[in-house]
Amino acid sequence: MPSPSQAPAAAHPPLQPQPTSLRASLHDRGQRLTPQRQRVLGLFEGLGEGRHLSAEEVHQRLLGAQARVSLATVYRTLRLLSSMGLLQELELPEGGRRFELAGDAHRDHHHLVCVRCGRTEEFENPQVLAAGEAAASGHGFRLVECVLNVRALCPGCIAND
Amino acid sequence: MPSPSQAPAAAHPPLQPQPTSLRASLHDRGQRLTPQRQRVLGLFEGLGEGRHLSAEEVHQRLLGAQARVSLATVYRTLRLLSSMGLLQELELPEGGRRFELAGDAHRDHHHLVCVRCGRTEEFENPQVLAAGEAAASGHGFRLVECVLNVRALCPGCIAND
DNA sequence: CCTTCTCAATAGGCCTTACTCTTGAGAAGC
DNA sequence: GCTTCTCAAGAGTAAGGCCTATTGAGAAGG
Repeated sequence: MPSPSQAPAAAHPPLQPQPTSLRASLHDRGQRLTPQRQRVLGLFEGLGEGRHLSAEEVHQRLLGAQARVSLATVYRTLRLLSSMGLLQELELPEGGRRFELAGDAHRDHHHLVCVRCGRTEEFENPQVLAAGEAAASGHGFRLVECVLNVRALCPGCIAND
Repeated sequence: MPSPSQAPAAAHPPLQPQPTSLRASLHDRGQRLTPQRQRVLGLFEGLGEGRHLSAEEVHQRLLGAQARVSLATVYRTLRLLSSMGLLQELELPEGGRRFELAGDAHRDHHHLVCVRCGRTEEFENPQVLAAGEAAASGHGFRLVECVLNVRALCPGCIAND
């Protein structure tokens, strides 16, 4: 068995959990998480800042990435993700319709969680994003998003200690 | 319905996912993840550095935290967690047996994951730990561990882009 | 040309069932 | 006194069934 930390040569690339929890968003609408939907969204997440793609481009890139997704599904998925607010539709005057990732806002969005009672606080910290950028570029990666999970004891549980 | 981000008044405190994935470790041994096991391990994680507890102390603290766990289960669980290497047994000359969290080593242990192909790299960065400490103390929390997940595109996928 | 629709085949995921690991209480061991 | 054992009740979770959302291929619409 090959090392689980390495990329497979080809075939079906493994899928990663989505940041916004695509799973949950779909679930709320009574819809299902499928490999195709994950791949389309993942494709946009992997793009550099502000880049947009047409349906045909999405289709071609997925085929190039060894992910067999039909064109009809690409169109359906783009429409779905747009209606969910995850993608934004652009109407370029010259070309046709294009899509880009919506809400590229909080790329560093962190959590402080009490290990005892579960209380959760959120915070932001640009230094964390900087550390993420450093680690990414240090390994030749291009950063998409970074999330810091701080496990801790909250004031109430410390008092109760 | 109360805010999900706040600690419940009492009763059964919610449980958090374990860092080392207690779930997986148990599963490999054909054993199950139970609230009692999570609570005992969580109790040790919430302790300050190098602190140790006797079985009776564990029992009392759990009762104090509104977690009804029988003494027999405390003993069984301490033995189990020790055999799994998550706790370490101390034989103090004066008192009786005591336990402490083993491998308090990597409290800042981070991941770089390719959103396209799933390739994963690990790295460490003391600045992240510092940011975690800052966030924790800023909110009155006491840090236990912090994990940074950097979602990115790996060199191979960038080339294939 | 670009996009949506049709429809049979596929598969995500909820639910139920069953198995056996765990727990709680108290007795027993050391 | 501290720790482990006994055993019936309880609960985690793997497996299988089922329902229906989703997909792929190609035709149809604009």
